[in-house]
Formats: sequence, C-alpha cells, structure tokens
Amino acid sequence: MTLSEFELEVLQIFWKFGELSVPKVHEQVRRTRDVTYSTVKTIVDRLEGKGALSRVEQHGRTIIYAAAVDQDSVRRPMLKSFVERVFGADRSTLFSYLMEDTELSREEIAEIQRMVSEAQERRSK
Amino acid sequence: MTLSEFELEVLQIFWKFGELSVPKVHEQVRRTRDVTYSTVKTIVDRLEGKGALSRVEQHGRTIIYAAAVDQDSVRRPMLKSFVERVFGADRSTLFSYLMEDTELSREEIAEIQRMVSEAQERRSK
DNA sequence: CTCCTTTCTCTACAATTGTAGATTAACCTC
DNA sequence: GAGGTTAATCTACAATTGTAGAGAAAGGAG
Repeated sequence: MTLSEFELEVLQIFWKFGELSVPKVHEQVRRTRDVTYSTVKTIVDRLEGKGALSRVEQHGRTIIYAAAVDQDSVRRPMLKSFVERVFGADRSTLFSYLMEDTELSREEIAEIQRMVSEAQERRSK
Repeated sequence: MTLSEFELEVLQIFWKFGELSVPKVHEQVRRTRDVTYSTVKTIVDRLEGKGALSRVEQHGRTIIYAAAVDQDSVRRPMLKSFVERVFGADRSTLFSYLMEDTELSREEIAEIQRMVSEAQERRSK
C-alpha cells in the first residue's frame, strides 16, 4: 500500500484520535493546512479505497471512519525503504545526521544508549 | 528542490561515479531497472531542469553531466522532513525500528555508540 | 411542512512522475 | 560518401496527487 504525503497525514489523525467523521478530520487538518472539506473527503475516500480506512458506523448521513491498518505496519516499512533508498548501506551517515539534526532530550539519549547497548550485546554473543 | 524517487536514484549514480554521459547512466540504471535509454534521458533532463545536474562537457554529440548539488544538502533535509512527517516527535520509536530492522555490523554499532555518548556529553554540560 | 445547513457524491483539472516512441542528427566504418 | 549505429530532441500518455466546485440529499429549526 502506497500512501501519498497528504494521505499519510490524514491517516495519522486517525491513529491519534481513533474514530472520526470527515468533518472532524477536516477540523484537525485545518490546524495546519487551509483546505476545503471536499479535499479532505477526497483523501478519506482514497484511503478507504486503498484499504487504510474503513467505515465503522453511520449517524444519519454522517459516516464514521477508523484506521484499518496499524501504525507500525505502515511506518516500519516506510522507514526501511526510505533508508535504503536514500542512505543505502551508509548507516553511519544516517545516524550522524540523526544525532546532529534531531534535538534529543536527555531521556531520549539515554534510551537510545540502552538500545544500542542491547544491540551490541546481541551482536557479540 | 523536490526530487522524485527515480530522479534521486539517478542522482545517486552521479554522486557515486562523478561525471557521466546519459548512455553510461543508462548502463548503471539497467543494473536494477529495465528501462529504455529514452526514459533515463528524460530523468536526466528533468534533473538538469531542476538544477540538480549540469552539463560539464561535450564530446561530439555526447553530453557529459555531473551532479550540481551535493549529497548532504539533499539527504539531510530529506531525512529531517521524512522523520517529521512519519514519526513526528516520536523518536524512540524511530530509533527502535532502526536498531531492529537495520542489521548493523559490530563496527557500526560501536560508531553509533560513540556518537550517542558524544551527544550525551554535549547534552549534559 | 419548508427552508437552511451539513454532509456526501461525482466530476474535474493541473502538476508531477514513470515510461517510451518517432524523428533527427551526428559519428564511424568501409 | 553511404549506411548503420548511437545519442539527442521532442512529443505523448496514463497514473497519481493535491485541490476543489456543483449538485443532491438528508437533517434540524421553526
């Protein structure tokens, strides 16, 4: 399943808020982009067409949708293919950019530290 | 400058090999995709149009192109926007996927370890 | 009931992307 | 210098993407 930029943005709203009507989605989208109801509805329809959203209920004419795919199953492959496509085998560069450009909090650094150590252990036995 | 997937792939070839004629690029692209000369030439033209490639010399009718933008200036912003778009503030997930899905060599792990430690030091003083 | 509002449906359209054919023009070989 | 080969140019076209308007239809207010 390939999602466009805007489709992903809308899907994220569902991951965050759960079940929503298109007008509610529109409201959320509006916080960052100035687009019409129509535009948002089109995106929702396309997401439904792609199987990423499904109709869960209906109140009167208003349809309630929810994500039909979970976040991990979308983000994980996206990351993998992005990394391959852009950095290929050059992981050091990838990590160096990440460390340099993402301002990480002390806690995040500590957590990453833990993850790396674990990887190291796994790797060395 | 926005680059499509295929445009990026072609640009990477220039980063790797330096100056090339379109037939040479075609040869490289061929290693992974079965496309015609025409297709590759179109992509090169588009890259030139976007200012990502420039003509450096000409032998007879054959034009030699080279990357006009450097790798960092393309990859770094791409990574940043990808991370924001897909993971937002959720860095732990990002790193955990990376550690889990990218098989890192012992050396790479050690290097990442170093980078994290440095970040930690910078962060704590 | 009638009218205003809200939501949905359908249709559209320009830009970008991946793809390539037709044609032209320059080179090289004999 | 005639003919085959190679590279460039130009044109095209379907699919996807971002965007939205027109119109229908259902709900709610009075």
